[in-house]
Parts: sequence; C-alpha cells; structure tokens
Amino acid sequence: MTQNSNTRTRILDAAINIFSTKGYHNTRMDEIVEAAQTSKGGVYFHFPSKQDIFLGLIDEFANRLENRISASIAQEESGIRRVDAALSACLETFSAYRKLAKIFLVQAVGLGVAFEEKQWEIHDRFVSIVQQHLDEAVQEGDIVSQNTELAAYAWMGALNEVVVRWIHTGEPNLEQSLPDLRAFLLRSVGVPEGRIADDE
Amino acid sequence: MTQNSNTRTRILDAAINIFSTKGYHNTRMDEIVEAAQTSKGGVYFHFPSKQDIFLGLIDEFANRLENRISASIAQEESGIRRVDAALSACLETFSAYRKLAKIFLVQAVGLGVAFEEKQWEIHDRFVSIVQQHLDEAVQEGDIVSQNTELAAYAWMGALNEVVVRWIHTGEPNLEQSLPDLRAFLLRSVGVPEGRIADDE
DNA sequence: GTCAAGAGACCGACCAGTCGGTCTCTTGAC
DNA sequence: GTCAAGAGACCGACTGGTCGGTCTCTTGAC
Repeated sequence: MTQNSNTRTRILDAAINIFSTKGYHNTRMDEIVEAAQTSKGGVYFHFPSKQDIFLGLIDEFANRLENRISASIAQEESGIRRVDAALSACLETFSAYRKLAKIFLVQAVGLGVAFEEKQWEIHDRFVSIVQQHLDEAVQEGDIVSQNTELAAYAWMGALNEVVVRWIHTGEPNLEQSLPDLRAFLLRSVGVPEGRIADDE
Repeated sequence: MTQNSNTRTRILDAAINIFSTKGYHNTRMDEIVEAAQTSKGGVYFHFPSKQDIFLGLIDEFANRLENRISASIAQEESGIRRVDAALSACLETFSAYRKLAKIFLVQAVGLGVAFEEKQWEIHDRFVSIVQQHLDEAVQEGDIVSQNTELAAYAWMGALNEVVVRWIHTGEPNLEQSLPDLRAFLLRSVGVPEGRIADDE
C-alpha cells in the first residue's frame, strides 16, 4: 500500500536533490540514504531499485507536465491562444520544479539503451501534442502549410534548450523569456506578424 | 607524439562505436580493448584514461564542426546566404559523422559536473557564433530587432533536436530536411517570406 | 642493448543490493 | 485491560561482482 509514509517522501526528496545535481551514475544509494536520514533497508523497503526511483521521478514529472498542458489547452478556443496557454503552463511547470526538470531534461539523457526507450516514448508524446495542434492550425488557415512534424520537433528542441539554459544558469527567468519565446515560436510557423502582438 | 599508430586509430574507432551505442558509463574499457583488437596495455599506452578518450572525441568533433561552419560562412557575403552555408555545413558534418554526433549530442549529456563544464563551454561557442550573425543581420536590416540571444539558443535547440531525431531513427535524411528546417529557422527570426524562397 | 609498443594478469576501491534482525504499532481472544 | 501474536517499517553490516587502472613481462626493429 502506498501510504503516506514520511520516510518515503524523504527518500524521494533526497533522490530529487542528488540525482538532479550529480546525475544518475554519480549518485550513490548511500548518499540518498544519508540525505533522507534513513537506512539502506529503509530505501529498499520502499523502492525496488535505484533505477526504479529514477524512472519513477521522470514518469511522475512527465505526467504532471502533460496534465497541466492539456488542462491549459482545454480552456482555450482559438489556436494561438492555445499555444499561449500551453507555453505558459509549460514554462510555469518547469519553473516550479526546477530540479525535477533537470532530471527530466538533462540527467535522463545518454543513459544507454535501458533508459533511451522510455525517454523517446515520453518525448514522442509531447511531440505528438504539438504536431496535432499545428496541423489544426494549418487546417484552420492560421498558419501556412508546412512540415508540421519537423516544426513540432524544432519547437520541442527550442523550448528544451531555453529551459535547460535556465536550469543551468538560473536566468533569464523563464516567465520573462515567455514573450520573446512566444514571438519566436509563432513566427517560426508563419503566424502573421499582426497576430503575434495582440492576444485577442 | 601523435604518430600514425595503427593501434591508436583502432582504439579510437572502437571507442566511437561503443561509446556512441552504449554511452559513457555503460562502456567498459575491456570492450574497447577487445573491439580494437589490442590489450589493456595497448590502450593505456596511447591514452591516459577512459575519460580522456571520451573528451578527446568530443573536442575533436567540436573543432571539426566549428571549422567547417566557419569556413562555409567565410565563403559567403550576405547574411541569409551565410545562414544557408552554415546550416548546410552543419547538417553535412553531422550526417558524415553520425556516431561522433551521437556522442557529442547525446552521450555527453548528463554525465555530472565533471563533464558539464566542457559541455557548456563548447555549447556557448556555437551559440555565440549564431548570435553574432543574428546581430549582424539585425543591424543590416535583414531581420527585425529582437532578442537574439534567445533566438540563438532556440536555433541551437531546434537544430539539436532535429539532428538527434535523425541520429535515433535514421530519418528523415538530414539533407532532405534542410529546406524545411531552413524555412523554419529563417521565419523564426522574421526574415520576410519573399526572401526565404529564393537563394539569390 | 635499448626502447617504443603492446600483452594480459592482477589489484583494490567501489557500490547496488541482501538479509537477519529490531522496534513499534495493531489486533483480538480472554 | 492486557498480553500474545503478528505485521509493517526500518536498520546496517556484509557480500559478491564489477571495472578502471597498474605493473611486470615480451617482442621486434634498429
């Protein structure tokens, strides 16, 4: 039973802190044990393995992010406003969970085949969402006809890069990058200049 | 001395192959030894450490990439043509060295503080190049005034994502993505639609 | 003979995971 | 109310394998 054990939470907090700063392979279970103020046995009572803790954190964050984005999109009608909503939700979520974001975007990369699969599965989920909405925008005539798959990947990449940059340096503040990033993304898919400026 | 020892080359080839598929931590020195058809002693005669081989590969690739890009840019006059040249050079280089590209873009990420520094140093070199040229384009009136730093990061991210995608799936062929990617990038910084289509 | 180049047995630090055990809390028969 | 019986949570010494790196020993060219 997943009862609200305090120890379990402490372990997860410790794992987030250490994984995010040192990466998967440079994190020793003993470090997590110490930071969580528990014992080896305590950790392995709550979690089956190191890998399981790590993947659990990633899954949890991916779901949280996707939910927030979906919810934001659902509240808006028009294409461009949806982009705004999704983008805001996205940056806000990353902003609110900087350490998890680092695990998600940085530490989960390059861990070998075992992790690659999950990595791509999640990745593609987000790409699909973006592409789907770009396709709708094309059909509604909001943007010019184009290679929306490539555009979706490029958006993901651009967003990823900006967020990783923020994770690393702490600035520029994500909220304050939003307008420029928004303008960049909208221009990139050919939203007419006139429609970029206003929110109506 | 970097003399043309056959063994040395075999070791590097083996390292490229194995690092690129398994990542840094999942690559055993013994695997490299075996693939290079040499011995532990042979490897450690030519290289001081595992980390050194890895970082050496990255450095080598980064320099190669930067040189090719710089050379391409130098051959062109106008801003937009330079973008084209640089982009082509970039994609061609990644295309030609797919495994090194994977080490460079994927396997070098998330390796902990020891590697992060070098990672960012190289990263920033490329961002600077992009930003500098974007700034020039603004001054020459080719593109609208904007946050070129963010745009440079976003370009890097977009490019990175598309290339990583290709590394992973093998398609779409990078050369054939070029036109769409080019259009995406030029639009994103506000090059007038009319100037995107033609190469003149 | 000597020295670059390579071979491969060996070392020992490191670390994920295990396992026997303890401590506290709940339950229910009397 | 109490106490035996058990369950759940947690402890930490220990293990067994792994793997980067070293060391001594060959070999062959000059």
